[in-house]
Order: sequence, then C-alpha cells, then structure tokens
Amino acid sequence: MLNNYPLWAKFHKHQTEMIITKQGRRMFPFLSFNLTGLDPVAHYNVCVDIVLVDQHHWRYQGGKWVQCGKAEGNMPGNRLYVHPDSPNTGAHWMRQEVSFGKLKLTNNKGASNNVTQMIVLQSLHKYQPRLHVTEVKDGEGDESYPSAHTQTFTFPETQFIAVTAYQNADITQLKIDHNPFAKGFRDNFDSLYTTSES
Amino acid sequence: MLNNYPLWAKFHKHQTEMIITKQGRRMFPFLSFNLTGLDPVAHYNVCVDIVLVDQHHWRYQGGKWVQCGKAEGNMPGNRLYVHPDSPNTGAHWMRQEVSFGKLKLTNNKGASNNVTQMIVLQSLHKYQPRLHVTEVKDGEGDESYPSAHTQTFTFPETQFIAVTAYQNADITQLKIDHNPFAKGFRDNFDSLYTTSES
DNA sequence: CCCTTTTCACCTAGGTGGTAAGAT
DNA sequence: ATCTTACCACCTAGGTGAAAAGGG
Repeated sequence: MLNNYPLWAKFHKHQTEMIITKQGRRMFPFLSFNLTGLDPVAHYNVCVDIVLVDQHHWRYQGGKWVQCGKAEGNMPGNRLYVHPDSPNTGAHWMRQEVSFGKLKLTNNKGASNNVTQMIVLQSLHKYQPRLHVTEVKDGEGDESYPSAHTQTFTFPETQFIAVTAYQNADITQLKIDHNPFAKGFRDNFDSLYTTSES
Repeated sequence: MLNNYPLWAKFHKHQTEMIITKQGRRMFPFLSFNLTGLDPVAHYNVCVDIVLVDQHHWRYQGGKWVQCGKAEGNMPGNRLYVHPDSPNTGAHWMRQEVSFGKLKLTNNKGASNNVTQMIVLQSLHKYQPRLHVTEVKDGEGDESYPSAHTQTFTFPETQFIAVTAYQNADITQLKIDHNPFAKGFRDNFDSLYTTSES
C-alpha cells in the first residue's frame, strides 16, 4: 500500500533525513500510496499529517543519531496536508496511485496561515507521516481535521528526522543518486558520451 | 466575471486564433473567471466546453478571415474539460479566481480517450468556450456532463478560430508581447541592461 | 561551536513561435 | 497551393545539494 516502499527502505536503513527550509522543501522520497476497498461513488478526503515520534531533540554525533534533551512540547503550525484532489470519489482515489510529491516541509512558523501546501516541523526532531482517508458527507466543509469515519495508516519506513542541512553523508548520496533534481551532483557523467561513432 | 477581459478584448479585435497541436497546446489568453453567488457549503463541478460558432470552414485570405464551404458536422472527440479542483465547495470556487491555464487544445481525435486535459477541435473552425457550474449531490460521479442544476456562461470575447499555424501577424505579435513563454521572440531586449553603474 | 540562512550552478520539466520538411 | 508536422533555440518555472555567510 506504500507505493515506493523499496526506496523508502533504502533510506530508512540509514535513518532518513528531510531538509526543511523557510520557503518549504519537498520530501524525497515522497509519499505515494495505492488505495483499495473504498466505495467508488462515496466522497473522500485524503490527507497526510506528520507527528512527533518521541519527545527528544536529536543530534548527529560521531556518525550516529543520539537523543539529546527534551523537545519543546508541540509547537504551533500546520501539520496537516490535504491532497489537492480532495474531495473526490472512491473511484478516483483507487484509479491510480495517490502521491504527495508537492507536499513541502518548512520550519517557518509564520507559514502556518493560508499556506496549505506546507507542513511546519521543528529541526532535529523525529517525525512519522500518517495517511488519513476520510469519508465526507454533503454539506461538510473540505477543511475539517479527520475525525469520524477516518481510516489512518502509518508506515514506520517513512519516519525521518527534520534537518536544515544533511548530517549523514550516506543519506546525501542516496538523495543525489535517486532524486532527478539532484542529477547535477552525480559523478556518473564520466566517459561523457562514448558515442556510437567513436 | 471574465477575469482577464482586457487581454481577451485586445485579441478579439483582431479575431483571436488558437494553435492546436497533436500533443495539445495551451490557450493564450487562458480562461479565468470570478465566481459569486454560490452556496459556500454545497459542492460544485466547474468545467469548460468549446462549441462551434457556425457551420463553416474559415480561410485567411487577403488579410481577412472569410467563410469557405461547410463544416464536416460535429466530429467525435472530447470537448469538455473539468476544472482539476472539481468537485469542490462553493466557498472554494469563490475564494479566488478560477483559471483554466492548463487546458489544452488538440486536433488529435485519438486523444479523446483517457486524456481529460485535452479538448479536441477542428482546424480552421470558429469556436466559443463556455463555462458551466454544476451543483453535485452525494453519490453522483464526477464525470457526468452538466445537465440539471447547471449555470452556463458565455463570453463572446473568448471566441477564436483554431489553427495549426498563425495566419494574422497581429495575433502573433499579441501572443509574443503578452505570453511569458514567448519572451524569446520579443525585440525588446535592446539597450541590454543600461546598468546602474554605466 | 553548532545550527540556520542565503546564494549559486546545475539540473528537470515543459511552454513559446519560427522554420523547414512533409502531406494532401 | 494550402495546411500540418517535427524539430529547434529560447524562454519560464522551479527543485537539487554545495558552499559560504550569518546568528546565537
């Protein structure tokens, strides 16, 4: 049901890190799911939120992530991202993978207002994304937090630590190797075009 | 209610042309509307279709568009484009302008299946886009053609002739002057940076 | 000292009209 | 002769990690 599980697993083995910036940074890998078992003609909201895994700061020290003091409780800021296709029919959600490629992570608490594309996190804390599928009845708005009639799914492989700069070089390399937008940092431009003529 | 009326009017004075291609071409100007008077908590589909204005071929001859023979009746192919935010609440649609910047026009009849982002037209025919706002009840799908409870709006300034290459140089120049993606064809790169230091 | 922000070159992704070749 | 297609250089738009600069 987690669509790109193999990629997530590769990162998870090294403790995934996600960059957060003021203007917002996409996740990589991004969340992508296959949904089944919905009523094709009922309407659903599909959304993701991101919750703290524990109440600790984390620090990268001596090549390892270690816990370090207590977190500052729950800070204000939006942690819910509603999929842009919401609300939509069960048939729509099951037709193809449901991806969150444009979800952005930020540390800018001021961004919590009006910017529904951003989830506000604290750097150096460990987070768990969750998927929510909520059936909506006519007349309900499209912005209520999932409550009744909500199914929630959690995939431990998608846990990550929010950072403002990568700490573990293994993670950096995995990002460079797999994110198309980081292609400029790959070394594999060697033997530039051993052209078919040469 | 037509949001970018002044721009449409400029083109309309010279008889607007829209390029159609096999893989689909965006409209420029694109359709953009401000909606009012909806029930904030009801759900609506918002869509655009494009219908023939008359039953004639058109030809650009001696600097003018002239009618020329009869059209081949209504060809098959999708002429309905559902706004990607559909279905959504009245509050959503009224919150900000509703734009159709990603709607694409094509002459590829094979594209009518599966590709809901494309509207299939015949070259050298004159068309009229129409806006439809349909209230949807729970349980109805998201793909039915507007029927009952539909308001339809027609703006004559958005009429255009579909072409595979521009005929009127005035239209070409208006496109170049106003479409950001055509900036490379503007002559206004003169006096390149009369920099503040020089 | 550790963490965050800014700026940058380098990419992906894809929307323009011009032009020349192709099709009818 | 007229219309269509394919390809191109040139853009917009924006997502990367690196590196340097900034902040507490």
